[in-house]
Amino acid sequence: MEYGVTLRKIRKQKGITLKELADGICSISFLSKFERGDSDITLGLMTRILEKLMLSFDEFLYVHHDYQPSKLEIFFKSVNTAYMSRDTVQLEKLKNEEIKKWKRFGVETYHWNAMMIQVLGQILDTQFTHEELKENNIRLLSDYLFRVEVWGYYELALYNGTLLLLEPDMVIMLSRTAFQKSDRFKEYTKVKDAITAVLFNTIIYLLGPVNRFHEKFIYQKEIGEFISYLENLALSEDNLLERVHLLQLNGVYELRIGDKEEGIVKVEHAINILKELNSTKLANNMEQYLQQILYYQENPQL
Amino acid sequence: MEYGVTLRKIRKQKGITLKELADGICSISFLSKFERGDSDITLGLMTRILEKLMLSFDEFLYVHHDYQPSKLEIFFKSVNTAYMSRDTVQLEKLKNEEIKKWKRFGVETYHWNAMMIQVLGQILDTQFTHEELKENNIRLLSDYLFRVEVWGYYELALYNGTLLLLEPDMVIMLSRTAFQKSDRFKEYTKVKDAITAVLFNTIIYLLGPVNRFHEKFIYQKEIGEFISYLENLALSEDNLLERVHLLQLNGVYELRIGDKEEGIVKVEHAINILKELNSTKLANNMEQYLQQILYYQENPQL
DNA sequence: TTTAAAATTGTCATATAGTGGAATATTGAT
DNA sequence: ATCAATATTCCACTATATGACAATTTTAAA
Repeated sequence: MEYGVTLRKIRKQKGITLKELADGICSISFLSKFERGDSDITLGLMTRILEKLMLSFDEFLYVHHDYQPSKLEIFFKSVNTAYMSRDTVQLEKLKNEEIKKWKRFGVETYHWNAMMIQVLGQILDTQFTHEELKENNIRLLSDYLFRVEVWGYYELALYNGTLLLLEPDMVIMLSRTAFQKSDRFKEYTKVKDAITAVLFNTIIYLLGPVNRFHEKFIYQKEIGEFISYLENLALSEDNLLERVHLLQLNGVYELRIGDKEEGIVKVEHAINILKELNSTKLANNMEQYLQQILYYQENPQL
Repeated sequence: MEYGVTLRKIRKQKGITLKELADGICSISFLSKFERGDSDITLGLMTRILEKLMLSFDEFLYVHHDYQPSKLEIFFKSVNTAYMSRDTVQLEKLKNEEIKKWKRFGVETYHWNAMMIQVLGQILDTQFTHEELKENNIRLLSDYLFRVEVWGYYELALYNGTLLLLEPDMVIMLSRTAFQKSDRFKEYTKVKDAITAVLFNTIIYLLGPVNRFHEKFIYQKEIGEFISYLENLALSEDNLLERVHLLQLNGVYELRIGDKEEGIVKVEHAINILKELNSTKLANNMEQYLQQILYYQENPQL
């Protein structure tokens, strides 16, 4: 379906005539032609038209695609859904699609996409096939991330998906890079949320798996660094969820360095707030995580 | 500055060649021409190019405009800022800009914008000038809102800005309309947030000004209705801020219908959660609102 | 229903988006 | 520095986006 047809729908809704909308931008006859689907339109003109309608491009495209999210969002969402539901078959399918595009066009973007899926697949199943993707995958991918000068939503989502498979030192460097190189997007909600997610994941990763909580802890300084990044970022008072998570992480951090009582108090505080707000699932997840930590700390031999 | 130049920057960053990016979409030579700013590009081609780069239109434009939000966002933001800081001079200026565009193009959109600013200005200062805007402003504006079949971000923001000046019955009908007619945007964060804001404002409006809390309360049923909308909407567990606000509003509602103890408990609970999460300003505002209610309930003669 | 004004579409001219391939510039290995 | 390979630009050409204005349809008032 043509963009113009969507535009006409919206224009009619707003009770604006062709003449009024075209005035100062393009000719009436052309706008009519475009709206009937008989012509494409230049990006420059379209920008001015949407501006006049007080409409953002993304909102327009959302309507145009019959109220479906963009392909970009669908991609990350479907990968995430497949991973969360441990559906390796679906992951395989998604991976193959990306590999096909990679081979077809040679664009590395598709390569990274495939790698990300591969990495997720391997977490679920060590047998996850990877004929096309060699050993040095992760290396290539992190090279790319170091190389890019500005991280947008894509780079952050990509990194977030693969972070778990990297060495701690690499994660520390890349997460720093992520924070610095996405700096300019601080006002752009979607990207800001992605940065926040990266920082949270980094901290959880550096705390280590719960069954190693009795081992010596060496990332004290780095965790402090990333927590301070988070505090700067999510500083707006409205981000209550982020604040609850920070409270929890501060607690887990204290548990990790052996400050048991303090740690339990903080984590339970976070859990209680969630419960009070009826966010039961989140509360239960947090509760379970705490229980695991306590269990392993009492049975360090496991 | 040209769109193409921005595109080239991004492409280079990602280490993709002209050939790779153009392949399957357009010719290499044309892409080169576009990237040098020697040609505009068709919307259809641009869509496919951005898709290949895993980039949304809005993110691309955000980068293109040197990491500034779109004009649409700037408009609502600057109006809101001027209103919040009670800067009637700035409001006047913004209004005149919109009126100028309205007269220039005849597009009603600019008319509604001007009306919205007029309404806000009148709240701050009853002398706020309005040569151009007649008495029946509000009537025209609400006619428009009733007429439009699908409410997007623009309609919601517009309504939110003017709701306070409408009659209660009108607000009830329009807020219902808003909720129903923006239904299809439920997955689109920005619009969803706007719907949420409308519902909250509606409830607060229907509760009435605090110095009338002793009068008979007649919107019991409607408030219940809007709260249930909110609960359906913000049902995702992550929306902690919305959940805190709901808790507060439930409390205020009970205060309003005379259930004093219950009401105070709930509102204070909401306040406490905010305090525990260091959202001091939000907590203080809520506290102040509660104190006002209690004050007027004890001195109904004022 | 008639009629005049307003809104939209059709026709044709032209500017410019977009192509293919040759010419040039860049890159990277020896 | 030289050379081959690759990436980009230039140029002549074609397709199509866009404009001017006439023809038609729609709207709304009498």
